[in-house]
Amino acid sequence: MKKKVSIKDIAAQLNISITTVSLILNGKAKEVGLRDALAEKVLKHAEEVGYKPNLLAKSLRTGKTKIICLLIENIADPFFSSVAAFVEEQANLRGYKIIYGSTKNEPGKTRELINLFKDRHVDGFIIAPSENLEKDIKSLLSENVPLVLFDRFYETISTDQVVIDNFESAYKVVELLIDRHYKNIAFITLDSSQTQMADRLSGYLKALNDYGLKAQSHVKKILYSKVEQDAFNEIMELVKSNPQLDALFFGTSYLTLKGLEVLNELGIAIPQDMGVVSFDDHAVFKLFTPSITAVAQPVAQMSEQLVNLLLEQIDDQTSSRIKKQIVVPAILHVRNSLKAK
Amino acid sequence: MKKKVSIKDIAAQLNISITTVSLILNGKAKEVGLRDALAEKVLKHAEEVGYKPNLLAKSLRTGKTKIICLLIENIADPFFSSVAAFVEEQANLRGYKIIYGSTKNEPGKTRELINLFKDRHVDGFIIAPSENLEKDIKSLLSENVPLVLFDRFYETISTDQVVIDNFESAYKVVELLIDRHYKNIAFITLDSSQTQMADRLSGYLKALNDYGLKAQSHVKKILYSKVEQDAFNEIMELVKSNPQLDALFFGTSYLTLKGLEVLNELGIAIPQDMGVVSFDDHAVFKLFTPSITAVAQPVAQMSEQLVNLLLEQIDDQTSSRIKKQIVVPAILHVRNSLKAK
DNA sequence: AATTTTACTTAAAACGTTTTAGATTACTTT
DNA sequence: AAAGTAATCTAAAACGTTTTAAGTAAAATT
Repeated sequence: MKKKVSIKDIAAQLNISITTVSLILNGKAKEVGLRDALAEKVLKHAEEVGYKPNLLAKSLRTGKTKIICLLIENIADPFFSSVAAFVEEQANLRGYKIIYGSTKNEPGKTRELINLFKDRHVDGFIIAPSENLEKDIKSLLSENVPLVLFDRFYETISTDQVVIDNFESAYKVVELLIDRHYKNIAFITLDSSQTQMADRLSGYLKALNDYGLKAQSHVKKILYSKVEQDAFNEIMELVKSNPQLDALFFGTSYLTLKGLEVLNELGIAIPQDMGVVSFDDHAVFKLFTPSITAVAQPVAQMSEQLVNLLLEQIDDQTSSRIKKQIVVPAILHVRNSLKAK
Repeated sequence: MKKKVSIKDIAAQLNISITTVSLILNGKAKEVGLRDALAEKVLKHAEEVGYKPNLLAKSLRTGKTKIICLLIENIADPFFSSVAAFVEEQANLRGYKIIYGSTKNEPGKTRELINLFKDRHVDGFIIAPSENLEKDIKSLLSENVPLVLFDRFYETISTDQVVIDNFESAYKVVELLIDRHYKNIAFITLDSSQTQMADRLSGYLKALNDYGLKAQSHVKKILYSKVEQDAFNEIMELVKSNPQLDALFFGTSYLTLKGLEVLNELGIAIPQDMGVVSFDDHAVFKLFTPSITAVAQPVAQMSEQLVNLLLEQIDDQTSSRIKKQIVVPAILHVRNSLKAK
């Protein structure tokens, strides 16, 4: 109803200059030496007329939007949506809002989103990068755009980043499986060269190797874009044609869900006939019968680090700032999808 | 690296006016009668120098940001995150971006978010409103801010809204339970007067009444803010102190998860000793053993309607436009958490 | 030859801020 | 009395657009 009041209106109403009003509203009264009485008068008046600064104008002038862009695979994925929730909380606490985009893990889509949000002058990016995005990330860095990668990163680029210890976690999972007397462990993962998947695979292979089970390795790779469509069938095929398998280690939680469907359908008993471990925990894994053993990412902690790193960059735009690589340890939740020792 | 080029730069480089450049870049060349040759020249030059309009300036001038604000309970909740994913997709398709906020279902937080995003000049709101937000919604409406409610609404306010048929769906669930020979059906729900919960409760009570089971009704209400903390214990208490209960109907999926934990812990067999139905489906319900019967909201369809309604409003800001109330039918997925007929 | 029309083009205001570089007045100090 | 110094305040530019209301020159009409 009532039209918005601007600084100009206030200045006119109080018969003072726009500059004075702006200075006072920005708390610079003391600093530049304006009378306390005047400052109070302006503040009071602004309050009364319900002054709300036009943030677009402010942003245009200052170049800051107080908006952070979060680029993730898919907001409907439980891992990413919980990252989003924590990042939102941390950002809000520090005066920032979140705008997000789902990349579907496609370089083209991601690139497009980056450009769109750059055009919108977001103050910084938190990105779970897809493959083949090196050039784009480099270009952002060269433009000094604040930026933190998470979940995966690029060996060839020095960025601020927050990831978990994928290699070690996968290694430990395999050790655990071996300890529980599983010998033929398959690894079902994404067909992806992204660091997080590569490291999980390496951890799996190294452990098998170290324990003399190299010959029994079995790796099934599924394209991210084909998971919904093909994963069920591919896992079915894997299990059927390799009756010697006694454990399945899944590279992501959505693959685990597909795998559980398969085992269900085949009537294969967990943990007797097949041990199951999931990389990435899921709210319901502890509710399954049997409950599912999983590697959990400490999402709250990661999110806090992400926002910290990004705001550090935003506050210190000098290119001399040293990039930080943070590795947080994942947590292995041992549940009933494994035989007892 | 290279600084951004503006319309002003292009005008200077080509020795023409800013107006001309702007007109051409906005495709109004024909309309105002600029020479084709000139238009082409400008377009070509803009392309070459990599001109990107400053969207902040554009928004300041036009008052449009092409950003939609999505206010939901919690982005980490599977129902809301999947709405977010679909809304994002639909919005993107039509040139809009999404900025979101988690209300935690708290009026204070919601109010704050609305104001913050209004200050940011979002073009419209899609809101799952908390209780006690009538005044705020009314105030938005009176300011002619484009707005669609979903999941719940206010009886006392005429808004555009998209909801499911909560009453009918709940009624049908109870009918189904009765048909499967359950007689002592408890309804575990939120302690909330929001329409979606009120309607589910009414459906439950009406069905019991219609089938002569009024005396056996059992309603347990849990505060939204206390779900994480208390739900498990409260449900445990309910089940323990009412041994006659033979079915549990949960008002939301997160309550169902808590309930399943309880039944698990107590070793109560589903569906023999206890039938279970969930309002709101969950990606994993079909994977549980037994799989869980649930009322699924057609999220894709709802999201599309939401974006449609909002853009209709944005494109037709006349206050004469008639508000639309859309009710989409929910889908009952009957699974193994119920005895056979 | 004067007037009107047509075909193009643009100056300048406006959106609402922040900030630089003074301006003004009054009070001290020499 | 002149000069310096505080103490307050502000004019105007700038951020990068869009859009209103004209302006200009050439061609067409009288």
